Amino acid sequence: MSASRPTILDVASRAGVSKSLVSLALSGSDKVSDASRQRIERAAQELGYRPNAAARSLAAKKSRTLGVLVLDLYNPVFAESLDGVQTEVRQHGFTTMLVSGGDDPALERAEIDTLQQFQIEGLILISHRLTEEMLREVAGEIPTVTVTRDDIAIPRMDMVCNDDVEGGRIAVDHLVSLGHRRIVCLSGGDNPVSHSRAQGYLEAMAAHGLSDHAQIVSGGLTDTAGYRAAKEALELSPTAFFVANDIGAMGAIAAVEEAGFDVPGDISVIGYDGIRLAGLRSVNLTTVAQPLAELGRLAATRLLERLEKPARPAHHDQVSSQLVVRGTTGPANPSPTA
Amino acid sequence: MSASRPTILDVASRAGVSKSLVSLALSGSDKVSDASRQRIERAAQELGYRPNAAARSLAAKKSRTLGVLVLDLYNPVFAESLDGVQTEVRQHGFTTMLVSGGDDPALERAEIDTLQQFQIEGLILISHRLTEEMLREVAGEIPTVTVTRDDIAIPRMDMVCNDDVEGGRIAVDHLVSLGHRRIVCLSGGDNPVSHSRAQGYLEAMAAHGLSDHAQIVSGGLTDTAGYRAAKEALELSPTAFFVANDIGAMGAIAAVEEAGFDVPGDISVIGYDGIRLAGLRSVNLTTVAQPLAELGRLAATRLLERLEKPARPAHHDQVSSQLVVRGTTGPANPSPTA
DNA sequence: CCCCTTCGTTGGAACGTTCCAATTATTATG
DNA sequence: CATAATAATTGGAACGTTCCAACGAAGGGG
Repeated sequence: MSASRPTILDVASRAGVSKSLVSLALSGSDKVSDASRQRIERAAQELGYRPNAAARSLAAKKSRTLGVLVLDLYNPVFAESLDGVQTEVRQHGFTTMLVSGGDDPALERAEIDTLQQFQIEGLILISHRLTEEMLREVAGEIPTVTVTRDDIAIPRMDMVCNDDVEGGRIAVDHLVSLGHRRIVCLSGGDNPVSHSRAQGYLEAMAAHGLSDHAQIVSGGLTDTAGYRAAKEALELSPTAFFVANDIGAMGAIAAVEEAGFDVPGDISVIGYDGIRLAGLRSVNLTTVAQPLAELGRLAATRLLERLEKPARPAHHDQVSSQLVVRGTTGPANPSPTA
Repeated sequence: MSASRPTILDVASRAGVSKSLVSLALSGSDKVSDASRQRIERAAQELGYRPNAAARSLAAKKSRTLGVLVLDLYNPVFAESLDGVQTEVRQHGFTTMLVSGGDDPALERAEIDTLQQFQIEGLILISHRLTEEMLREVAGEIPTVTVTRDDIAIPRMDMVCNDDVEGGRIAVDHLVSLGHRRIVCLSGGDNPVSHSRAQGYLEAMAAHGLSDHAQIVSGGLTDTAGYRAAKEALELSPTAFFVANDIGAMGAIAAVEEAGFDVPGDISVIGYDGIRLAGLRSVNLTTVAQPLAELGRLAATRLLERLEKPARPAHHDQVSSQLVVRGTTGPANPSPTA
């Protein structure tokens, strides 16, 4: 029934030229006469011709395809960066193949393997759980850029990160400017990102002469972790919480309100990441917003640059976050417990 | 420096056999002696051989790859279905290529084009904005399954949907069982999904003899749309809102609280979709939950079945939603305005 | 001991493209 | 008008795999 898809030969014969000329014309070469070009384009159009990417990639020895691994598609942080990657990549005529590793190192490695089978020319890791060994192996075989993680440096591997230390300082500065002193940091647990944010917190507290009040309660990056950490931290009678991420901050708010306090009347809460969700009316969370799409865009740029100059030294970009004041932070209440 | 990637010929010569035997062995044929198989596997291992998917797809005339288009990656509804798709597809040895159309029909069409260049064998549309004409064209060229939209039926195209009418009834039944009568539906606007949900609302209101109280306020599927619609609907002095989706419900809650009412003390709010977000402690939204991952899994199953039997008649699956009671619905307050 | 079958293995064609060197058509130059 | 230069076009090799028909080597039956 449906004859199989038309090939370049079908287009060639319909246009009355050779396959080579069709190839030339469709790739936009300038050494094709206007007359031929038009006939070829019409023939292709009429046949509904679509070049076979597999054949192209095989013959040209390049796939014009980049691989993207995201740690977890549910996480809005990654989804938003992904968008930045795709816009930039598309503009340069590349295609992107997306996989997600579902938080499992072995699966992540397997997914990267699949990407490699498709002859991707470069790889963007929007966070990952690979072991250092795996990462070295991958980065050794293929130009790689990591986004959001900068704990493992590898010679030719570019990294694009948010300046989490600065972000921590921004959060504290904001709270201090509102008169808060007893600011507790609800950290995201044992990972490089959370460490840096806590580090920024400590530095800023010191800078404001509040080292005595600096307290870090370790939690995690989930709603529940934020809730538990906040519950524990309430015993320290704080006037404000700096939480390591937005989702955790939402959990923390639930704990604060459940304990009978008002946010921000009694206790202010500031999050980190700037996911869209935080901007919803009923959430309305003050946060330190990473430029997520920009992070992705920059990663794509760096990768494309590296494809041009494979040997250049690694770039380590750090982009700044921006304070977004919404409804969960306010002037310090001297005695919130009252 | 790094010699280019090893090919099947490198493996063959290292194992001392022909390329054909390597191909056979690696594809798991049973007509390869154990001795040869072992030598081949070791050689492949040692060389770090990875088959070239482009060459394979070209030679075998099948790509073992399915395309997935999601309307919008930010939308948690789609991300969760996607997960179901991927798990199922992977189990059958297929790879998936993901694209998103960013809510623009022309871009969507272009992305599908890209997928076709990669010789995908089938296509899953997790919602879409294609025109009927575009959809017919695509579905005519390649086995296609749509998820979440069932307004356009095409002979060989399978569809997997939530039963939105039933879902609307479930929401109303729940509210009525709590004593609510003045239940207003904040509809998601002019799209098939929202229509069905509103339809279910009307049917259930009628079934409970509440047709006189049935009122639909048309909004949209965003936070802001829910907020506006709720604001308008408050004039109808309702005791409960059924909102067409979870995000909209969050907007509605903001409007209700802003007007000085308590949720659920004065007014109950129920959403639709069952996104993870709704389960966050500080959101805690009662909702009609679609089995999102199941939807995706089923779509993948149907597609794989069709690849086996291309000519079989179209399957139209409807899966049931489930009520998830959380904190935004409660007993009716006879005079919420008081 | 020869022939037939079975098993394991092989070389070559094919897949649809790109790229290059070679060829032909066209225009410019003296 | 001949020739050189340039523009346009072409055929064939190559890319790395799968698939198929065909091969040699064992093994079994007569």
